Amino acid sequence: MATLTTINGEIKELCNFPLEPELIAEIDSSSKIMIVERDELFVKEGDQMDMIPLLLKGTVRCFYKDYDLDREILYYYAQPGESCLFTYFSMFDDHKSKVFAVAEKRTKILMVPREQVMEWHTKYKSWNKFMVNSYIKRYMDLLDGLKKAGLSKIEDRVIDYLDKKSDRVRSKSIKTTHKFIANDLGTTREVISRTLHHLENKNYLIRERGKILLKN
Amino acid sequence: MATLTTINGEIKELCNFPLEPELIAEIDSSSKIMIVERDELFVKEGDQMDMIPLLLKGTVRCFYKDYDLDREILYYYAQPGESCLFTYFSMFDDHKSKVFAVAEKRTKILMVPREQVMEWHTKYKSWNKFMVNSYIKRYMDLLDGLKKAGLSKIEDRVIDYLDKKSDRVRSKSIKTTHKFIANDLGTTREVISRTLHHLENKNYLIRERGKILLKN
DNA sequence: AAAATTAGGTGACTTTTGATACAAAGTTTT
DNA sequence: AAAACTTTGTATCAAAAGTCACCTAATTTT
Repeated sequence: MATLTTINGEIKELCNFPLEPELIAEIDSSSKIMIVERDELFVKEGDQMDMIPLLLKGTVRCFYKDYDLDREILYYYAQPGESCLFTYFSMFDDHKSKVFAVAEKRTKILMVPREQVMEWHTKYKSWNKFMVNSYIKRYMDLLDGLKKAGLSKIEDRVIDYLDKKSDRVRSKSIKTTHKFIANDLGTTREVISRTLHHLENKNYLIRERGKILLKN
Repeated sequence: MATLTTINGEIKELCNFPLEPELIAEIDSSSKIMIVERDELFVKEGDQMDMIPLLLKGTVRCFYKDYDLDREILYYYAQPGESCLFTYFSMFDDHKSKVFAVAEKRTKILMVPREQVMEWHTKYKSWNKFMVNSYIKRYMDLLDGLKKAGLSKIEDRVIDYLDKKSDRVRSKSIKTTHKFIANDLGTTREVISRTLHHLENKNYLIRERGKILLKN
């Protein structure tokens, strides 16, 4: 279960440019740190969002459930220094999450009360810059995904997917299943199995049960 | 050629919630209105962006040129009350446009100096809200595009494309060519011709040279 | 240990899309 | 009006991806 601890100066990890000391003090006094374990579902669709999560360490898989198609659609993997964009968006309408969020590994999250997130925008230039940068990054990522989806064949998309995952987990050994990859890429298990087989023949990786080892 | 005129209270058209009177006064004194004619290319890749365009009337087609693939990739159609998001993004790095922008029809644009756009974020709550809403809309559109690209066949994508275009031009009669649609959807002319033929058989539209008439 | 569940393998088939090639009709330029 | 260009029609072929069916192997539960 997720645990909440108080914060003690860990905010420096938050972003790569200086934050106003006053802002840091405000974060310190108003925000909490939450630790989420691997595979823990910590935001569900419909959850009332009174705090906006900002990633300090770890990765979060953000997805949406399409009830018509009875499928999960991957939105993005949030990384340290990023906010959960969708939760942030929810502040502008009904304060309810439109997405599910699951930790890909043990993850440390800064929880900032909604009111402050809004207030700080006009109060601190650095906060505004941080949020906008976060937004730009997400937008560009999405655009990249769109281009890849439209222009590449699955083989390339699988390679791209595995490379990114390998970067996130900082390992050439990826623990996952064919079904899971298929879900993230919006295709079927058979297609992924076939593709991974080809990639093994091309000496790009080694398949094991529940695991993929990237070569190179 | 684009013309610049001074502004006189047209800012109300800008967005659907009230703006601070001080902000309106600032817009009035610092911004200019530009009229762009149909099919006019008014932002080129690499252009120095000292002013951020905000659409008042009309539509702008925003695209990027992939020199590797020698193809244009459609990013979005900007509508009244929206900023040209990519131009805005450019403020955060080298101030150069990464995109091309062409008016889809006669378009009225508010040009706001870069410095003010940044300053107003922290100065006026309504401005911040306006810009963030603009992001959200763009992001959601993109997401929609991604879902469509991944889950639908071209027939559905063509229908969606034509419906949206019809909304924008406020007419069931759409002036366009098969080649143009193919470009926007990232496919080839033949595929679009074939698809439109099917859609005509299904009584969804009527094909004419350089024109498509939507039924229903 | 037997049964059930989960992960993965693979062949055969279908659908969709893209590529190629050429024809024909409509428009614009000369 | 002839020539050149643009737009559209269409047939054929190939490749890629999704579907179906059924099988094997590993792992977990009972």
